[in-house]
Amino acid sequence: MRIGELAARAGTTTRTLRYYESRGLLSARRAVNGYRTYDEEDLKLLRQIRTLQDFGFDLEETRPFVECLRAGHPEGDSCPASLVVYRRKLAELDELIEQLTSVRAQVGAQLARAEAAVPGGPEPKCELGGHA
Amino acid sequence: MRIGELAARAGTTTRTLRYYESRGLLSARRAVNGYRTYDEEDLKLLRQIRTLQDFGFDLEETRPFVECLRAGHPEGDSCPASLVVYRRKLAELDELIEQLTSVRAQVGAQLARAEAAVPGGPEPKCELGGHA
DNA sequence: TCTTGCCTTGACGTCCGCGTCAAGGCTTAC
DNA sequence: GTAAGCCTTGACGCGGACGTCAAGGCAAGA
Repeated sequence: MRIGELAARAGTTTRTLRYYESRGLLSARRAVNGYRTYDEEDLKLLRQIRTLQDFGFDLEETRPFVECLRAGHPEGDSCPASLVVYRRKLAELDELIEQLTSVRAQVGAQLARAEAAVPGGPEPKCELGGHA
Repeated sequence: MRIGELAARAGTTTRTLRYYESRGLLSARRAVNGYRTYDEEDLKLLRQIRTLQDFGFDLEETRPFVECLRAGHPEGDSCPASLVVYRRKLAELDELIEQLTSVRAQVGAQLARAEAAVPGGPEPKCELGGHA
């Protein structure tokens, strides 16, 4: 299959495929007229890359998975190097989620404080002081 | 004070201050020799910007806070426009944290599956089948 | 006077994953 | 023949928040 079809089947663009090739992630045979030619195995590689990209992996981080598949393994994560990336990414995600949760709490606290200070904003639902 | 001192007191660089000025966030008086001149109020503005930046706010999102302070309010979030940004940012953070948590779970599951398939990796601590 | 250390503006570089345009070649349908 | 729809390489653009370099002016101390 040619680049347009591969891109369509993977839900991406030809530009993206050429970019991956320039990064050494996806190689292509060439037809006599110079057109890139791909097979089902390339589609598998490409889908592996896209899945990891959707997870937020850097392109470089997908390389071990691609090389693993190229080496003939059934899955991109059938190799130790891929597992290392998984573990590192998990640690990064945990760190990031923790930071964002902390920021969320701080921003939430700021909002609550500011709303309390601005009359007419929060529309207080309970009257804390005084009965009249 | 001049730009170098302001930058140092806010823990940033002169380049950053000039960038903020180019974005219209931080204005400066000029000394007769052309040097930028700042006062304590500018430091307050700058610290407001830096705090929000550290929280992950875009520069544009800090603008309402800066304008609020410039308008004479005691805090950058003493104005409704700032509260709107707070609320939007909270929603964005919630959305992002949710997405990252989902990705974390999926990556974790992939890792577990891959480790189970690669012998010698996870070093199983319990023997699930057989008693001997 | 000369050096040192501030300051000025202007402009290009960085990172990343592509988007988009230019200029042209191949193949097939009409 | 020619138009349409593929494909090729090359190269600039983008977004965001600056970093970094260039070339030069200003002020103060030895």
